[in-house]
Amino acid sequence: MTTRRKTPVQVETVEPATCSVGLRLSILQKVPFFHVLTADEIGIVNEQFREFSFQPGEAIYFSGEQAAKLYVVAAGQVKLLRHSLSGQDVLLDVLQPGDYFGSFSPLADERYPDTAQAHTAVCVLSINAKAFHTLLNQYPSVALRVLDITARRLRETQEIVRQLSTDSVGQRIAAVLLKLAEKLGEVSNEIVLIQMPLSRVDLAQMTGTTTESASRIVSQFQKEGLIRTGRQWIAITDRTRLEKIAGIDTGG
Amino acid sequence: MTTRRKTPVQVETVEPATCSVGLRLSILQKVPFFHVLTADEIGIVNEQFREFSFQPGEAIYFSGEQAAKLYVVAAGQVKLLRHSLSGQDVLLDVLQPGDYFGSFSPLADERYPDTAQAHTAVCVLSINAKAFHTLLNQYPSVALRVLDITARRLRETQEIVRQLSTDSVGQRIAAVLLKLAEKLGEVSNEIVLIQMPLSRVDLAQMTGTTTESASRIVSQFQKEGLIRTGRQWIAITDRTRLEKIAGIDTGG
DNA sequence: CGCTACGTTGATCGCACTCAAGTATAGTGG
DNA sequence: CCACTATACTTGAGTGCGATCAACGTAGCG
Repeated sequence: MTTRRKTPVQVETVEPATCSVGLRLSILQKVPFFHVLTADEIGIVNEQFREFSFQPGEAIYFSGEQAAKLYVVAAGQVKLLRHSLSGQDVLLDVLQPGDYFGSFSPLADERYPDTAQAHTAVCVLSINAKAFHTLLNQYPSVALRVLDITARRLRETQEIVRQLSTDSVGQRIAAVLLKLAEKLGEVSNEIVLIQMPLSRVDLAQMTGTTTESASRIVSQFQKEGLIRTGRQWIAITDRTRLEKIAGIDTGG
Repeated sequence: MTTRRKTPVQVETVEPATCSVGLRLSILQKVPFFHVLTADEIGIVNEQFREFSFQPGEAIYFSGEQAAKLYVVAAGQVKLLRHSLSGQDVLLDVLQPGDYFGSFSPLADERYPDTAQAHTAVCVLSINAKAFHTLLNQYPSVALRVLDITARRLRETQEIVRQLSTDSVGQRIAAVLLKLAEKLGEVSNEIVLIQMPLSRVDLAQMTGTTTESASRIVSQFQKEGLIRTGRQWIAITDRTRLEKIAGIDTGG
């Protein structure tokens, strides 16, 4: 089945089967913080989860809503967004299968500070926040894994603060491309394709700039032979030089 | 003893006694995540800690060093900084007594991503990272409190990312002043003094701008009657208008 | 009293935003 | 298969916010 596609990005369609009850167990086993549990324990945990699927662009929850659930990505990708009063959205993170989001700290009466939106077609598992809290009490090793991952996310977010405070748009875009390639890179013929639909808007929202500026930088990078790009996709062809830019700005 | 001072900020000198062994126990009791422990348990935990004091400007640890310890602020204030290759520093957080920093997630072989620096004279308690990890395993309720606080910090840091991505320098400075006033505000005669040494450099490093821009904004705010300010101190005189500038929904 | 660090203010420059018009691509239905 | 449409993307011209460079004022401290 080698149909001629323009985009090299695999848009995995989430069939109903992917989101079925039967496969939930195998998905939960892959979740980092349940990895420490035995098969029997996961079986018990599994009963607490419900599954839902969303189409690209659909909101899983909105910022401001009562934070009542913890979610786990089973398949597809989920965007975490913060909104500004001015109307601009900031893309905080793109979550992969196995990643959790929503209400994961045992705080009562909180609201979601961000909006979770399906980036591709997704299947998510959800558990009541209180039930998750009980679970953390029951399995301390799980709580430590959750702490571990949350601490890592904090450090990564602090690094983004540093970049926004001190780096140029070009540096930030180079950095985000390298980070995405690290996470989703698909190597073939010396080039690294970022395996996700990635528009100029996405890129702009991730780096605190405008679509136009993101477009200009991306075009420039391509002209310089650092990347190859098309509609909704980017592949890195010269990682070393891109790393140099991300670290030390060439100035223009 | 009302001596005439130019700065209204109380520069609390940390006497040797403040950092003595005898007072450690009472300090640990005030640490949020040990609050759940009994007096006996705290006594045991206490033996694992050592105390150190630092003068303003001294580094407690440098970024890049092996992350071997968890620290708790006992007295004074600690700055968390990230450095850029360009030489600019970003001020991520100003920690208060009871706040923890350093290596608090049970990751092995990590390095500090930031530098911890004494902002005022400080006394800190430290514990070996592995010993702290053991402690978290021993007292799951403590681990949940740590997770709770870490998750809150993550949300706060994400909010800073949003601000840096979408807000103007003026908005960001207004927001940081309100946040500091919330945390350290000392009310007297309708005005709220931020109880910490706060220079234009600090303000600039917190909001991703330059000293000159920070100075211009602060001068402007004073001219408009929103704040009163002097060398190393700022007091808020018109919170409502400042909130409007910051873009916070007052809800009324 | 100087010295030093902090702070202010002015002039100028440039990066990135804004506004605007246009091109290319994927998907859709005839 | 091709026209048609919607969406993604590009590119240009002009502007402005905030950085940079520079000089000076001011508070605190020994």
